[in-house]
Order: sequence, then structure tokens, then C-alpha cells
Amino acid sequence: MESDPPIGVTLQDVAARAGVSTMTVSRVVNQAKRVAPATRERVERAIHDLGFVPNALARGLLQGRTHTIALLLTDISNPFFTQIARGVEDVAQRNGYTVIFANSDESPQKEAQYVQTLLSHQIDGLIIAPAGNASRPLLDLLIRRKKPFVLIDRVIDGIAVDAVVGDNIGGARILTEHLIALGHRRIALVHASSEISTARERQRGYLEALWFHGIEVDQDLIMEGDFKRASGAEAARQLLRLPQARRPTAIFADNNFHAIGVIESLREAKQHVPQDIAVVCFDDIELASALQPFLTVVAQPARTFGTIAMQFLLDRLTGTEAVAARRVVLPPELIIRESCGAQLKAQKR
Amino acid sequence: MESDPPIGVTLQDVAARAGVSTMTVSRVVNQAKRVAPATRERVERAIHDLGFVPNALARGLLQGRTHTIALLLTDISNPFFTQIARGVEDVAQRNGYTVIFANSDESPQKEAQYVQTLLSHQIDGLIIAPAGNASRPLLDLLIRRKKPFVLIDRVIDGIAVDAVVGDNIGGARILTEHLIALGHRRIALVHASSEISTARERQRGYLEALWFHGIEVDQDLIMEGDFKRASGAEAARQLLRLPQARRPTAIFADNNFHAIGVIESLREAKQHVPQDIAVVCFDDIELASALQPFLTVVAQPARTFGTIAMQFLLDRLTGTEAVAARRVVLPPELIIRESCGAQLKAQKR
DNA sequence: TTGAAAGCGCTAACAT
DNA sequence: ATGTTAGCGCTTTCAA
Repeated sequence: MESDPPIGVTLQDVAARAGVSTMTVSRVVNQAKRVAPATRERVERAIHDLGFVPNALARGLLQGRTHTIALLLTDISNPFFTQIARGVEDVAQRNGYTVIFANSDESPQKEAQYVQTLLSHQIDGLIIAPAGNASRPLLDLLIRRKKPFVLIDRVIDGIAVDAVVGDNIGGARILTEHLIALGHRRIALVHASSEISTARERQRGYLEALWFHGIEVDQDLIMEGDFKRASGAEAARQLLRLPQARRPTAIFADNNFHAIGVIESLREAKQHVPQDIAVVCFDDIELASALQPFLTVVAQPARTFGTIAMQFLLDRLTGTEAVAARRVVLPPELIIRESCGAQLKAQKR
Repeated sequence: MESDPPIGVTLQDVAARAGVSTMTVSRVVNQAKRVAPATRERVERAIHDLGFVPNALARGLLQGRTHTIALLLTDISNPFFTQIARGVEDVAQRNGYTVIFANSDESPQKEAQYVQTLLSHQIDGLIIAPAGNASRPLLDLLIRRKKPFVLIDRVIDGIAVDAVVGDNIGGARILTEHLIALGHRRIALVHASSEISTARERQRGYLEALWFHGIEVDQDLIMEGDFKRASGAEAARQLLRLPQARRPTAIFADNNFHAIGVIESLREAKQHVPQDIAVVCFDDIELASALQPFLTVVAQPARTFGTIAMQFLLDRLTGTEAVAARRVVLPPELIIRESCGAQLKAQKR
């Protein structure tokens, strides 16, 4: 049971060493005021000597709070979510919270499984980018359990909780109108499942822009993907199979991964971007754009998504009074790079 | 104390509902065999009705094991580390482990702080990419505490522990020799601090290649950065300030972020890559390369780094017998894209 | 097959 | 300013 080296030093051990009660040690550890300077010093010496690290489990068990929150995302390999993670982590760390990350991979099953695990670990709250509308029961469960949580990037209809999202409709309109202004009329859309609010809203913005400018919607130009690279590539391949006259002159990818996939397929087909076909997308790919700046995008302040969401969660965690659900909609920013448009305007109708 | 809705349902509650002792419930939860089918069913029904989720803290406190491991990286926004994270997470999840991620941001201080927090949360083990040689005391602490850990990507001299790394010397040689074979003689190096094993080894590989081919080393072409984008950009700016004759015809960036920064600066200076100056780097930037494929790199199987490291850690965690420290060195792969070389060969000496 | 008691490491609430 | 007691939710041990 008892080990030779300092493995698992407890508060008791420190108390014995310093010749005081466990309560005194506890008080020193927790920065309480009511400790005589001399005693405090003895205890601190003992803590240092023994290399004591308090057991957060025991403390959590007793207090019902672990100072741990979870960040449940759908794809941690997407830079957009990575930036969110950094924002969350920063604010969390500054406030003494530990963050557990998890990846649902756009799968409601995986998501449910993770929430279960996270709950069992007694996390104090969560920040979630829900996999889709199917996540609804899960969120209801959290509400019943009175676990504070904040939705990030995506919302679920009819559930009034704190949420930090981007203006997807507006962003999609801006992007589409940018293309229209450059003379494009046959604009394809590669969107993800309508189960996901962001995909739904971006599609809406695209359609609104077309309607507003009296451009007829061609269903053959609207492809469904899953926010991943491969589906973007497949969508582009299909678009290229259309007869020349019905092919798009521009493709609007509803997220960055779709755009990458689209561009890959176009390259395979020897179609140059932006000379032969324009490509724009939602969410930036900072690294990629640094290399070769031609992709016009609507970028979102992902890091800010994270910091605000964490702030909201903190309010809930430390909140004295009950606050109504808040929703922050952050505006996206149109980044025009080596304007695919400029060239196209001249050469297209 | 007692709440109205099912908030914090305990094993006791389930026991009461099912009319059995807590032990019986515990046995059902833990899949023990010695439970009568009828009893088991009653208990399972109660668990479901009450929505009972076992308290991992209480269990951990008692057993001294939490089935949680930590992954401590230096930069989660680098795709290389993101891939590692996915690999680790996959293997961990399949084996019933929860992963806590943390970012040291290349700072030994932050790293030490995180390890402290993680230890207090009683994680069972860690996978660490150490910030640098300064991390040595921290690792010694873990050894004293008998916390299993595995080094990933970077090693610390004179410490015999499991490690999963890439062949940095070999990779750097390959990359440098690739440039030499294309006719380059003035090859610059942008490397990170020698405090970091990967930076040290890549520098070594670069030097070895030059020596081997009888090319004199020009200290003015060797710049120190910090593995981040800005330092790569600054290094390139300085290189461009050299008199024409002493400027490099190629730049070897010792990681992907350095390369991005270098390319940005070159673009600002209207230097075209690869026509005017070649750029190669260690670690791929998959997304970026998909967009515009001209960056020749030495790519590492990051995901495999993660899966193997997690496997090693699992061995330690479940290990019956003590195994000697293992070190796996994974070979990198040279990816030549639109060979910056081909063009250069013709135009340079 | 099931239950009772004890206690993991810590701190809230109450002494002193 | 310091100590004592009790117990968080669970499982280990031992008994029935």
C-alpha cells in the first residue's frame, strides 16, 4: 500500500511533517487568511519538501465542483475549430479552469458517448458545437441535469440557451453577391447537411442573394456534402460532368474543407482557379492562404467565438443570478484575395 | 441537499429504487458476473429510469485510477500536432480512456503549470511533446511520482523513457540533398532553438548534407526562429537584406510554420517561389499544399506518432511486467511537389 | 448471490 | 489561530 518514494503525497502527510492538523494545511493550500505566518511557513516548507499536489478528485467529490469544463467539437483538425479551442483554453486557464477537449467527428453517437463520459467526470460545464439537430435530446438531458453549457458555431432550433455563432446568412449573401457583382450567373453551391444550422443558413444566404438579383436557381448546381474534404472533391467532380453550357463559372463552398476538396478536383481536371472557375468559401484557411493567395473567403473570428463562449460559461458557473439565454452573432469578414473576380469579370459575360 | 429534478443521481438512489444494496448496483454497473439475472434487470431498469451516471471522481478517488490521460503539446494549432491528437484520441477512446489536451505554447512555465494541474486531476499517464531541455526537471518529477509518460516528437537527452519520434537528421539530409542535387549551393536554414531536439537534429542533418557535399557553411544563412510563423517571416526578411551575391537560392525551413512565414516575406518582397527562390520544409501542411502544390516537404506520419505513443502509454498503464524504455523512430517521407527544383536547375548554376 | 462496514483525500461546519 | 468531526459517492473486504 505505502510506497517508498513520494508517490501520492497526501494532505495528511504534509500535516504530519509540519506538525499541524490537516485543516491547517488545507487552509494554507487554499490561501485562507487565518493562518499564523510562522505556521504557514512551516506548512509551505513541508509542502515543498514532500512535493505535495492536492487531489482534485477528493476536492471535487466534496465540493461538487471540479473546475473542469469540456469543449466538444465536431472536427478538431479544422483550423476554424482549432482557433476556437485556443480562445476557450486561454480564458479558461486564466480563470483556473481545466479544459477537456473531445471530437464528435460530426457523429451524434460519438457525441452522446462523450457527453456521458464527461458527465461522469463531473465537469462543471460544456461548450458544444452540436453535430446536428439529432443532438437535441442530449442538450435536453444537460438542461435536466442542470449542467451549464454554451452552444458554439451551431445552434439547435427551439432551445433557448447561450450561443455564440456567426452571421451565416449574411456571410453567405456577401460571398454570393461578390460573385454576382463580378458577373457570375451560374454559381454552384456545395453545402453540408441541413441538419446543421450553419449549413442551412449558408444555403439560405446563397439562395437569397440569387433571388434578390433575379437569378434562377439551378438545382443541378446545388450539391450536398458533409463538411469534409472528400465530399467537396466529389461535388466538384460531378459539377464538371455537366455539359459545358450548364457548368458553373463559380463554386461557393460552404466551409473551408469543402473548398479544399473542390480545388483538388478542379486541379485534377486541369481547371485553373481562378482563371477557369472561381472558388469562394466560408471560413478561412489561414495557412493555406498564406501560401498562395487566391481564395476569396468570408472569414469568421473563430478565436473570439471561443473566448466569448467561455466567458458565457463562466458567468453560468459563477453566476449568482439567473440570466436569460444570450445569443451573440459575430459578423464575418469578406477577405478578397487576388480577386478571382477581377480576372473573371473581363473574361466571362 | 436533495434536488427536485434528477440532478446528481447517485448509486444510493438507484439502490433505493431497485430495492437492493449499493453493492449490488455497483456490481451491475461494473459488469460483474455474480448478480442474479432478475436482480440485474431490476437494477438496470432503475439506472435507466433515474438516468444514473456513475461518478468517475468517487471511483477514481477510491481506486487511484481515473482512466484519463493527458496529451500535452506545444502548439495545438499546428496541423502536425492536431494529427497527433487525433491518433492519440482514437486509440484512447477505443480503450476506454478520456484524453485531456493541453497547450504549452512552447513555454516551459506553462508546461510546468499544466503538469501540476493534470497531476492534481489524478490522470493515469501523459503523452508529452516537451517544450525543450528545460522540461527535464518536470519529467524527473513524473518519474519520481511514478506517473507513466511517453515523449512524442521530441526527446530530452539522458532520460530513458518511451519515445515516439521522427528521423529528423535523416529527413533534413534528404531535404537538403534534394536541393543540392538540383544545383543549389547557397541554402539557408531557418531553425528553432537548439533547446529542442527536433530543431537540433534537423540542423545537424542540414549541416551533414552540406559537409558531405563539400559545401562551405555560411553562418549568415543560418537563422534562428521559434517554430512560429512570425519568426520565419523575420528570418526571410533578413536573408533578403544580404547583398545579391550572398543571398540564398533556397531556404530550408525546419518546420511548416517557419515555411509559411518565409513564403509570406518572400511574397512581400516580390520574390516568386519557386522561380526566384526555392523553399522546402519539414512537416507537411496538407491543407495548404492542396491549394497550391509547389512546396516540397519532408512529411511525417503524425497520426501514427499519436497512435503508437498511446499504445506505449497503455502498455505502461496496464502493464504487468516492467518493460525497458522503447524508442520508435518513424521515417519521414519526401514529398516533391511541382518540383521547385526542375525549374531552378535550369536557371541556376 | 447479496449486504454491511470502512475508508479513498479532502474540506464545511462547528468547536476550542 | 487551530483542531475535531463528519461525510462527498463509490468500491474493497469480509460476512451472511
